[in-house]
Amino acid sequence: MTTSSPKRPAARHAGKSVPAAKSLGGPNLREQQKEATRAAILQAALLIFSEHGYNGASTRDIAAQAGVHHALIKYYYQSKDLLWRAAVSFLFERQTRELMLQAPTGPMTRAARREAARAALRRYVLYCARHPEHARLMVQESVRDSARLQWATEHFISRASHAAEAFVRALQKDGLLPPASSPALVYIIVGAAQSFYTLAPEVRRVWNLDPGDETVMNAHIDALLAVFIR
Amino acid sequence: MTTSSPKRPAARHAGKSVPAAKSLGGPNLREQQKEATRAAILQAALLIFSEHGYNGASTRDIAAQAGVHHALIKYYYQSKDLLWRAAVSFLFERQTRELMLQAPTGPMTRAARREAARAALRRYVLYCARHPEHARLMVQESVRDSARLQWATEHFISRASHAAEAFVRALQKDGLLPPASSPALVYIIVGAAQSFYTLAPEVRRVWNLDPGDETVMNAHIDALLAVFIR
DNA sequence: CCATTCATTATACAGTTGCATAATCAAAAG
DNA sequence: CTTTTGATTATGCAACTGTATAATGAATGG
Repeated sequence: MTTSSPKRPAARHAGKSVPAAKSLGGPNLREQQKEATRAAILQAALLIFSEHGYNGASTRDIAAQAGVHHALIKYYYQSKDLLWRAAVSFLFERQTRELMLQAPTGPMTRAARREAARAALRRYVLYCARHPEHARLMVQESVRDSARLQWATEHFISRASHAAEAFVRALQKDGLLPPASSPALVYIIVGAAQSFYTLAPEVRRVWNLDPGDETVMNAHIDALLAVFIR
Repeated sequence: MTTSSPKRPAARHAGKSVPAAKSLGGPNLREQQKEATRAAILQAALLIFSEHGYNGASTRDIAAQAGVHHALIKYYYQSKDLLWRAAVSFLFERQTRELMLQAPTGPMTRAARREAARAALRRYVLYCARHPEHARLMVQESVRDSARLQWATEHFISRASHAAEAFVRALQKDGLLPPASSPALVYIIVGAAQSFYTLAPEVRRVWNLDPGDETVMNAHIDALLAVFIR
């Protein structure tokens, strides 16, 4: 772990003084630092867990990525397992916050519902592109059964999956998706939307394309919509 | 690693005698055992690597899964890295062997080419269903850049990806796929085909469905073909 | 039958792992 | 300023890691 993090662990104590914003309505200076450290560890955990999987990630690597002493992981999150759960909770709460796919209610023409479906799918792809670590982390856990997968399923995956299925069924009722198995269609659509960004390192090596690039991303979205929303 | 393997390490030496088939045209009894051990290690490596990723898999777990002493991994494969490469080589060689998607040559009606495309896609899904460890292992390596991903790309992934792109372009020429970015379409189709089987443990928990079941699999294939080959 | 070969096992070792506890030291409170 | 609090660091430990080397013992070739 040679990558340096914006916040070095020594910097805080090495600095002559840290007056900072105390009058800024903010509470304790100490409280702010505490939350910053907590957040830095969580972000580092997202990165390392998503790239190496639970067993492949070490708490010392996560601490180094966060620019923090490894003992702070126990201090803030108690154990590697609880840190992982905090990371997963963050991912799904952010997803519902940024997506909150409300079903297109009220009276709409079929054309309007079609456009709403296209917009919803586009928004989902944008989420996958902006936060590839979400799908990366979950895929690594879902390739084998484990207590962690059970926990994630009970707390988040089931709810999200059934919401996605409701979305698929709505499209089917409008003839926008073929009348096939809806769980199968969920995995078809989600897999089609995620893989381009989850496997971005491979895409870069094989095609010399950056899925994060806006032009490339729009081409992917166009292809996806052309295939799915007929 | 508590799962017991069919071949226990002690069994071979504990047995009173192993007459076995010597006259069966087979060479040495010893040579046979050697190849059996070698193969057992490789199969165990496929399973463990695909479920835990390179860093998350331990050579001792692989040896235990194979029912073999862990020192034999060095004896047969020299190092963990070389064992991983042998596993990847096995996967891609099996894929070309079982798939070898020859382009539908010769004069064919468009309807015949459409049926050939559907058959090819069905065969690919069947491969994904029968050998989910292939996609699992590769996904775990492709979510981050590494020397291993570089090696796999240069030796196998590039070739396979460009073959898939040629397949996509052929379908586009027939109007069977929309005229969108062909690399994007490759990842859309591959992701759509793989995820249902790669994430089988999650599918079982969330939907109480077994992607390995023939009925479930046929429903998935039908959905996939309905979406892609119009 | 014996000597040899070599697949397998036993053991060792340095580096890493998650986790725990004590020491430190700056900020907060008085 | 002094004391107290608590965020951070230093250190330790047992288990595990990949890898290396020596010991073992059964099949092989004579």
